[in-house]
Amino acid sequence: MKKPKQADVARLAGVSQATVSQVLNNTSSFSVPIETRQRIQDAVKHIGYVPNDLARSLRTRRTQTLASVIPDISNPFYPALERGIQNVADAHGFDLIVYNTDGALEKEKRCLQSLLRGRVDGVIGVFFHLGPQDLRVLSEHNLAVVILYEAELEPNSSFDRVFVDNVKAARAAVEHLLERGHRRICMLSGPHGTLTNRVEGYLQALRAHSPALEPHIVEAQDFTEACGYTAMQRVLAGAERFSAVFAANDLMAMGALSALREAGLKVPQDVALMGFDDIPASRLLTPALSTVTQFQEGMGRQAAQLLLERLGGSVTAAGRAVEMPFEVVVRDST
Amino acid sequence: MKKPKQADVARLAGVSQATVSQVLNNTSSFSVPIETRQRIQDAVKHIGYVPNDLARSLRTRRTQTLASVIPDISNPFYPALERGIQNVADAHGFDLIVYNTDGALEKEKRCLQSLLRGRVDGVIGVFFHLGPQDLRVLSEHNLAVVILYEAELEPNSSFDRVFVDNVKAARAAVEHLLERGHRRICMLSGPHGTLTNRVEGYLQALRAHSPALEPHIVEAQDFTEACGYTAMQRVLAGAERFSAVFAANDLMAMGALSALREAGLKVPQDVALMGFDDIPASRLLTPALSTVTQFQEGMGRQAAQLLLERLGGSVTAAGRAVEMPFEVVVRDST
DNA sequence: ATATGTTACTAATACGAATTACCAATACGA
DNA sequence: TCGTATTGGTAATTCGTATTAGTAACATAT
Repeated sequence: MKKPKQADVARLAGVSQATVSQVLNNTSSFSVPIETRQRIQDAVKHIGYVPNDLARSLRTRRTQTLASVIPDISNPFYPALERGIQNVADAHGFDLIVYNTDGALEKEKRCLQSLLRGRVDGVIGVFFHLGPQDLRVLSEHNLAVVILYEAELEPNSSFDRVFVDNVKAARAAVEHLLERGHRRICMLSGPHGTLTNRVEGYLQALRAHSPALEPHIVEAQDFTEACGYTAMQRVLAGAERFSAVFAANDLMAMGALSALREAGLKVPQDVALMGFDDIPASRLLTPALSTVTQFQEGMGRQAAQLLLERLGGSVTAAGRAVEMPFEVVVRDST
Repeated sequence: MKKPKQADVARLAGVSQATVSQVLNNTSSFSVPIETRQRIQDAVKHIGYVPNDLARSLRTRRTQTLASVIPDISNPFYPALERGIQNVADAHGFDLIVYNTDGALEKEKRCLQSLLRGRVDGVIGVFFHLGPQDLRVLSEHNLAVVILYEAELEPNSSFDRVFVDNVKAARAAVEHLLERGHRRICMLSGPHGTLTNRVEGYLQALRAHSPALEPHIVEAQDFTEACGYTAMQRVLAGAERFSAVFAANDLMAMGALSALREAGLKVPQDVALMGFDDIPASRLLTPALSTVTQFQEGMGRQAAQLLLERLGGSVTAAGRAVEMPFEVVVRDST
């Protein structure tokens, strides 16, 4: 009942284990006559031999496995990203291990430990707490690393980086609102200090349009629908007037939509609403939510591609940075 | 620059590699004085030793890795399921490899091959094409298997099964519509022959309520929003009247919603609409979609739990079957 | 007849850790 | 002083594959 190994195939085919390995991997430095090959193939079929990847990897130092580290696969932003990675990995015969960190420092650290244990050749990661310095240990263990990270890395950094310019993207979103004629645009930002680039984009757009425009920012506790709802209520309760709302992400925008509706305001007639991320639910909403897409699937593909290029050895230069496109998706809420 | 191994630790600590292994795994059959342990620990820290899981797994025949096989992580039904699996796996120190099959036979087969190569201890799978017979090879290779599969298995089957009774669930959904007073209930089913249990539940509910009720089923081409939209349009173009629609899944329901709205019909005032699956977007919709939840995360947890119990050796009996609960979620569309 | 290839392999080892069987040194009891 | 535990280890093997170095058997050229 034991799993057959190459040695078993060898015995049956009347050759040595070495020869079996050579033939199966098509890697023989010498010639093997077709009939011997056939005998080996037959033996493989006959006893149902399947190679053991662990042994193979131990020997070759290649696992044909990637890891992707994300905060939470059930956050609707990530499935498409993940799928993009999968697609490319799969096409190259790589397996994919997925880690969810919940954006918690502890879990990110544990994850880092796991990555060092030799099970994967490379990592694609979205880290909230760990920075490039913390991740350097990965490169030191010969792992290829691609991070989805907006800030610039040291020039000699060994990992690749994929990013979307959130300042530009947020700015474009707000400019869209300005084009629509809105002047009093309120922003629902995330918890203090997070995603400040989107806030910055918002500010830039306002300033660029006219110095007279007053920013109006309300911080939500978290990037959730519930917090978007509460934040919006706070705005509604306040004295400041507004004709448009720019939420730091789609979920918050959805919460805001509920709050606006409850307050008797119609979107987009009374208030325009803009989200960010283009999660799948956005286009299904009523009104369908205008937002900014980051082409998550493409981002995943690109990241995986960079990783595989590096693993393939075709690239040895220091870290590359690839800026990915975004696009303002105009739907019915603006 | 080479990764340190136990032998390196051993040299530094002045002991043998065997002793290092014993100490690090706390598995020594003999006593090791505290100071020797300390020396070893210090050496580990000093040279930054990290164990190599491949070597360890090769020797122990345990990979501490699970696989989950799903059609598509970017289908909103699956992320929560996946997360449930992850949570349990993670809590037990298991990694998770994810395979996406797109419900395609070819990919399911390739996936099966991968699973046999010794990289994982167990599998949780949702297969569209492969049946229990095809999967038996997994058990034969000593893999623990849990499938999310509704039909009964052979009594001596070696894998566990987790399922929701779709007949009952669909029936409950339709009964909800009946309770609301609807009598002319149209069902949007999937492509021919799929998810027939939901259709069956629909039929049962109607029959149980009154033999006079005529079923009204329209087949969509696929379980997508677009197909739901087209199917709904076909219903609207037809002569038959209806006051409620039961879609085979949420995405189709969303497509139907668009079609209804375009036809000038209000949901729920003119037509009640019911989905199935409770994907995240459902509650964000306007009107929020009534649907049936299968508690996907709980399902994932349960599946993982069964798998781990089996791997832990605490369970050796033949395949267990666990029926999971569902719940009709009444929101604003009915 | 000898040197030189060529063909078709095999033996041996490494990858890194776990595990089993064995052993030296000291202590202890009688 | 001998026999026997006890303490604290080590040497050697194994997991299944890839890989390198070597070689036997035969052919061909000179």
